[in-house]
Amino acid sequence: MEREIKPYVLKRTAEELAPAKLSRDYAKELNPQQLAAVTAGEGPSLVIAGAGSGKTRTLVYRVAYLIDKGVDPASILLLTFTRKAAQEMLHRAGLLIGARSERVFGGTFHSVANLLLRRYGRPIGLEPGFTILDRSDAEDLINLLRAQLGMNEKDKRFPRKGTIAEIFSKCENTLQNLDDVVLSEFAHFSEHLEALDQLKRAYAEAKRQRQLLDYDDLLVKLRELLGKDEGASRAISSSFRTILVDEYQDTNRLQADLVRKLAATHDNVMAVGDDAQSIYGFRGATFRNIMDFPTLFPGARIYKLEENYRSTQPILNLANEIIQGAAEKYSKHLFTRKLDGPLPALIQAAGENAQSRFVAQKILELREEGVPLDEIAVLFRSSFHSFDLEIELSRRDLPFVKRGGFKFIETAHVKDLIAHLRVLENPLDAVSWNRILLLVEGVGPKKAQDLIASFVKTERPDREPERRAIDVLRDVSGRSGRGLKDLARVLEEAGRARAMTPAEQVNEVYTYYLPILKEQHDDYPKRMRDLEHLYTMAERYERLDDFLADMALEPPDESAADVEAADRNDERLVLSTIHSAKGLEWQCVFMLWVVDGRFPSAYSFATEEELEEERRLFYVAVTRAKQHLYLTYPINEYDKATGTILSKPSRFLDDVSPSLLETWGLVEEEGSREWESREWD
DNA sequence: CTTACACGCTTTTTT
DNA sequence: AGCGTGTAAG
Repeated sequence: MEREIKPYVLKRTAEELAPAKLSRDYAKELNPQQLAAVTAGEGPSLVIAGAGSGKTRTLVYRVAYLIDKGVDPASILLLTFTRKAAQEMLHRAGLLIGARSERVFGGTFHSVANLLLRRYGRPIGLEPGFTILDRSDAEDLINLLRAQLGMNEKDKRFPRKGTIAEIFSKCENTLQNLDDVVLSEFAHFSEHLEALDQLKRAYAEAKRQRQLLDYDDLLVKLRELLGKDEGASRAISSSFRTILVDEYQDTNRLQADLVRKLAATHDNVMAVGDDAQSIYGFRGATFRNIMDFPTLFPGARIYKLEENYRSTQPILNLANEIIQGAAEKYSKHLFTRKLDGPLPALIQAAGENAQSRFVAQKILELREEGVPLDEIAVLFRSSFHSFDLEIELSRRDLPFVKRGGFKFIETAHVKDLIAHLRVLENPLDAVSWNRILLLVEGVGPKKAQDLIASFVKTERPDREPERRAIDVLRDVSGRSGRGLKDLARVLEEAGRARAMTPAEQVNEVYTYYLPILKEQHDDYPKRMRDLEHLYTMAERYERLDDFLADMALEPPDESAADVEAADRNDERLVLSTIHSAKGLEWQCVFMLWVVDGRFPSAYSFATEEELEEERRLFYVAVTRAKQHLYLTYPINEYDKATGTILSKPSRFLDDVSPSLLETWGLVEEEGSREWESREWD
């Protein structure tokens, strides 16, 4: 018998009934330009935010404002350049309006694509357990295929694996076909166009069969999903009814297209960026995206943030002068109320080591004067530019962290251990199989390929490829038989119990891998600590696939030693590539190697576009400083790459008025310092 | 036919 | 330090 349903009305609280009453006084806490952007209405908008103009603050307040106005936090998508940036912004929004901000969906393009594809990817042939290839994995796979296709003849210079990966990646990120990319940017390899085309197809096919996605695929497949599968597309686009994109100047055409498609049903997009800070052209980003935003989203309103809260006027003067020379930009006039401050200094050093000694000594002085070490940064164009300084700092017991350059996760031993876990998660992962098989004594490239071919039958996917692999490994006799049996045993152990946590699985593999590590590396104690570090990271995860995806998408940039230092809560100086310093600021900034040929890099001399990007990079570096800025350049340094002697300051300083810089000369103290002579290093 | 190893060369920036 | 190449040994 049916029962009658009696309606009972749930009343709204007074607070809910008055959405107009906002929890904060936005007008009071923001400047008029920021306020306009924060309170912008629906529809597309573009915020041009100069360096240090409170861009992050504006985004944070925008999130808070939207939620305050009654927008469901879960319907907001915040796309940032790193996931850390997203987390920090949401944390700060939480301080403004409370825990509601936690439900905002935030992350990088890649991490968001990863999550969406694992959830909705089946219609386009993706299993939720797919594996993400990082750059070097992708290169390894390309190399395997190149060998299989017999493209390693020595007579004609065929591009290296890294170059091939770069070419393929550029095609995807700039939405161009192979011919165009090769002919315009790699013309010297045009004779290999046909082979490259064949290789590209083989690469795509291998990835498809084995459920492997490289970084670009994450974006490409999401785009494909949004285009092909109407159900998923509608579900996704309508669940994110408001989209915020940070660092828009560093998105590429593929990402712009994704934003366009994600916003297809509502057009509620706010993009924030600064064309003058576009520094990722080498991976397909184009500041054109900012220029073209109003075309892509007709009716877009443009907001500008021009008051700089970070730097003193003398530093801004230099920055403005440098960007003045840029060929194309949205005009904006940065100004500050911090009128007074020391002039930036330009310091000539007799050589690299003199430069290092100057920086180290000056940092000690600054510390004496009361500047905390973590308010000081040393920036440089390329990671290896700081090698000499690192030695000098260690010698003087100055603690530092280095950001950018090689990552902890990219070291061989970490990749080795991770590869074992990856075959557990995706037994079709031929790249990881290859890696772990080569570690076994008596197994070389040939044997590894034969084994993989015998247990990964891609034309007829097995129900249990993992089981089958283990059986094959057990059956091998001869030199490698013993090692392969050991491998089979550990994979079975670590793969058997679903109850096992990722940390326990790491530990299982670690026990097996330890003897191999000791055999291969003399410095194994240090590497063992790294692997223990990996164990503690794994402890934070409940699922292996989450752990592996994070390791590929957001690799930790600190090694075990760095983490120990952080735990002691020591203040540390930051050494960083300029790219990794994006969005950050310090009281005091040193720039190393401000010498023509290193900065701009000699590699960029070829095209006007690349030189322009170096100029913007210079601008980014200068605008990181709040108070003090020191530009150093060593002279008489021989540059192997170009076969020239580097002595001239960066060309970007050529047109800078001398009155904007102080020039220092370094003088050696009287007396011998032979004991420090570089001969004995 | 394979694997292991030594030697010389080249090193941007990163999700 | 890592990659590709050449060579000796299994």
